[in-house]
Amino acid sequence: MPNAFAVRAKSGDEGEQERKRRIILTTAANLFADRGFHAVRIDDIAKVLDVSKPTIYYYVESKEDILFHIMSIELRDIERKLQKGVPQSSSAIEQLRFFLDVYTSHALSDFGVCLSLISDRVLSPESRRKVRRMLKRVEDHMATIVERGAQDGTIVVHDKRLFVLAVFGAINWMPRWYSKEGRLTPSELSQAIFDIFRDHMLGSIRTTSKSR
Amino acid sequence: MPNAFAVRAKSGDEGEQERKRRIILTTAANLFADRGFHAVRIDDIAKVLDVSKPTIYYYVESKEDILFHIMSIELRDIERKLQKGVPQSSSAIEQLRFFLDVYTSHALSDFGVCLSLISDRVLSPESRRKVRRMLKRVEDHMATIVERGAQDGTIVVHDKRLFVLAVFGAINWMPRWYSKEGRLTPSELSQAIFDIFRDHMLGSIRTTSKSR
Amino acid sequence: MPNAFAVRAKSGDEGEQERKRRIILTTAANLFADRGFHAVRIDDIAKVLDVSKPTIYYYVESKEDILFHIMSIELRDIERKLQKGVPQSSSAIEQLRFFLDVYTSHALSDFGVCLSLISDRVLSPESRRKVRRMLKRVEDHMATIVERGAQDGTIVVHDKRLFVLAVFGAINWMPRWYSKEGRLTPSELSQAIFDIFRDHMLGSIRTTSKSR
Amino acid sequence: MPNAFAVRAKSGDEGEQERKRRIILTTAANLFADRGFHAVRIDDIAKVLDVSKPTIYYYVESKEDILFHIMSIELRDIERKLQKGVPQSSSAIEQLRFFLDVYTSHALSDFGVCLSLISDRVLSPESRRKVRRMLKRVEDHMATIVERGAQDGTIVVHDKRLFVLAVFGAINWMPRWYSKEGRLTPSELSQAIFDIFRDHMLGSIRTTSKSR
DNA sequence: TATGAATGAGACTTCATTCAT
DNA sequence: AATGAATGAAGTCTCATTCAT
Repeated sequence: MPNAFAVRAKSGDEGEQERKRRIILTTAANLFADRGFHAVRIDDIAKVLDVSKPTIYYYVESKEDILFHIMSIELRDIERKLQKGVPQSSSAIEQLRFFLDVYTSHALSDFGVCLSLISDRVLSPESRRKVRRMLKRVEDHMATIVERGAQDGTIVVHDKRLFVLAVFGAINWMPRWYSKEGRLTPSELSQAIFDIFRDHMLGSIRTTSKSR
Repeated sequence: MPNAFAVRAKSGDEGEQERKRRIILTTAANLFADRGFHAVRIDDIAKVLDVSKPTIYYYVESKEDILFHIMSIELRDIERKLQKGVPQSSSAIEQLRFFLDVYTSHALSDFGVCLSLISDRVLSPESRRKVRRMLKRVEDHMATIVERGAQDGTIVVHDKRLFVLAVFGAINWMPRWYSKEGRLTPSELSQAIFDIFRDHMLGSIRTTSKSR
Repeated sequence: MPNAFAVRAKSGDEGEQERKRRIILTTAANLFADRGFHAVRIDDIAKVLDVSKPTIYYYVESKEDILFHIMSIELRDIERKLQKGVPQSSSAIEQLRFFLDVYTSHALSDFGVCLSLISDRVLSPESRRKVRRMLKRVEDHMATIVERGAQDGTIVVHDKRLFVLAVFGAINWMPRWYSKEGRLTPSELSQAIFDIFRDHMLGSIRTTSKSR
Repeated sequence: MPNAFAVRAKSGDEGEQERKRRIILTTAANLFADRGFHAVRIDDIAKVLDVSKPTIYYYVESKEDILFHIMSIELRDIERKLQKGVPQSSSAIEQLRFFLDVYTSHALSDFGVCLSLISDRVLSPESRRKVRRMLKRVEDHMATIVERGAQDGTIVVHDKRLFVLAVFGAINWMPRWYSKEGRLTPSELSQAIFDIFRDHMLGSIRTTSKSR
């Protein structure tokens, strides 16, 4: 299976280059997710694909570049999926439900793991800025949903910002314990996480005052 | 301030060696928390303490060893604090409240950040096993509380294991966004996180059924 | 303008191949003169000509080969020009004047710069030997002129060999400071250099004895 | 002889570090002069000194740094020697004589060869700027002497700037042909070069007009 | 206890060159 | 005649770690 690379398509094929670049990114993401960024040498990636090191460099600029693209692509994908999501007319809580589905499934993919688990400190300042900007947009997307929920009454939370961060934390943490052989599928996990937070969303007003 | 190291106590002093080892660990934890494990060179630690590299090696075995000790100490501290916590007679939810307080404050300390943010993959297999064993105990501690809550009726959650993981996720993720200049203190954050999850704990039975 | 290369003449055309090889050499010489041999990658040459790297290799053997040909061609050109120079009957000093004209203008051309500035150490032993042999002939040419000058009385120098080397030094060094926007043209420079050395040629006998 | 390095002097000795750094520079200069900058690998330097590669890096920043220091030191040395040279009261031509002596002997040393033969293009922009500034000062020094000679009547040349450049060319070119086993010593070469140019300096006015 | 000096083992990256079409 | 793709062979530099004092 690794060697979709070996298929030497007719030279100059449109998109062929892009396809191979993708294979490199996927392979790298897989290794990064498995062993962490620093433990993976360019040589490891090359070995998996059964090509030489310089071949990797024919398709990507540098190791950092690989990570940057993994993160960028992942973030772009997430944004794209969020865009064509639930109809605008849905209630905020329905939208949040959708958001969690999308985000959870990504978080558990190889690309997503790179995004949640690998520190963006290894990126160049400029790349880091770009990644953070995109990440911010995704976070803002959820913040907006919560905001909207406050208006349509479907999401009532005490501290909106913290709520968003807690949800992200719960999901971003998943790759640390998730196993494909585990009890629940990503989609079930998404549902379960949603359940956990939903009660707070519906009832926080009622109970918060008393707990202090 | 960094240089408590310079104080040259009477040689052979009981505990003096241990004291200095601690300073090294603290300094390292601080740097690790700030820049990540791989970005910190032994030299950086030495420089902060204004000693030479070999001096560091006089007190610790290796870089990995430093991380291992940071994690171990942190975990031992957490366990100790949890032990002498709330009276056994307290309700499970009160115990959980206490647990969150302890764990949150640790998660936001330099040592705790190392525990949450740095992958234990850099540890040797044996060290990793030890750390994971301790970590497991802490997680089990919370799992036990939740279990107990199911009995005394103060914590009613749908999926106990996942609930625990979600709470850990929310807290372990904090160092990624927490800033000392931020709006809330660690203790307030602990309370806020507690609030978020509490509604689920109290009411999940009622609502969960409908959401499926 | 660079792309005389693009003109795809009837295949197999006599000389067409040679013509393109020349274009490559010229382009390379230009880049070498500008940035030095090591700083120029084959890719740079290809890029300027808007062809692929392997195309370059279709016309030349190697990077070293390029330099070798540049140097050879340059030396052959110089020799050719020297041959059909001033009539044999001219006085030695007139012949020298002519030599300087030829050599200076070459030294300031792209090819000549490669000859003066780039070390022949990058050549293979065999190529180096060939280049040095040709170079020696050019130097000998001038040495012969000086020799002849000693006989016809138009060139009287104290140390013939050193005189020749000094003149070559003065000219070979030119590319280091010469600028096309400069005050003097190559031909004026040749004249000026000639002037500087001429006084010695005419008068050394008279003055040398006293200076020691 | 190479291994003055092996002498492990009492640690922390003042100047010991500087001494070894010098040995590295000297060794490097020797190799650079012999084979050119690019053909010398850091490993070669290490091997000559019988130490490991990283040891070299303990004393110098980078390969470029080595060259930069060689050039700087050489230029500083030249300047120093020029400073405490011939008494100010001497005639310009005497001063020039001294200048040539100093400069020639340097040009034929390993350090000097690096300065004359190796392109400063391998230096970082900043280092290059520094080196060029120093080089300019040395050139200006000679220009000043020539200027002064125009006033005291001991140096009469037609084109001052070109004269200076020709002299520098003649000397900087020496390392290309000079051999220690050769007929003349550096000091004799300096004298011989001086002789060659002296006639022009004394007599250019008289003869120049007629040569055009 | 402490350190200046030294090193083994890589890691990334580059580049001239070639293969297969 | 031309090229997209691939690679062997280096080369610079880094860093955890140790030696000898």
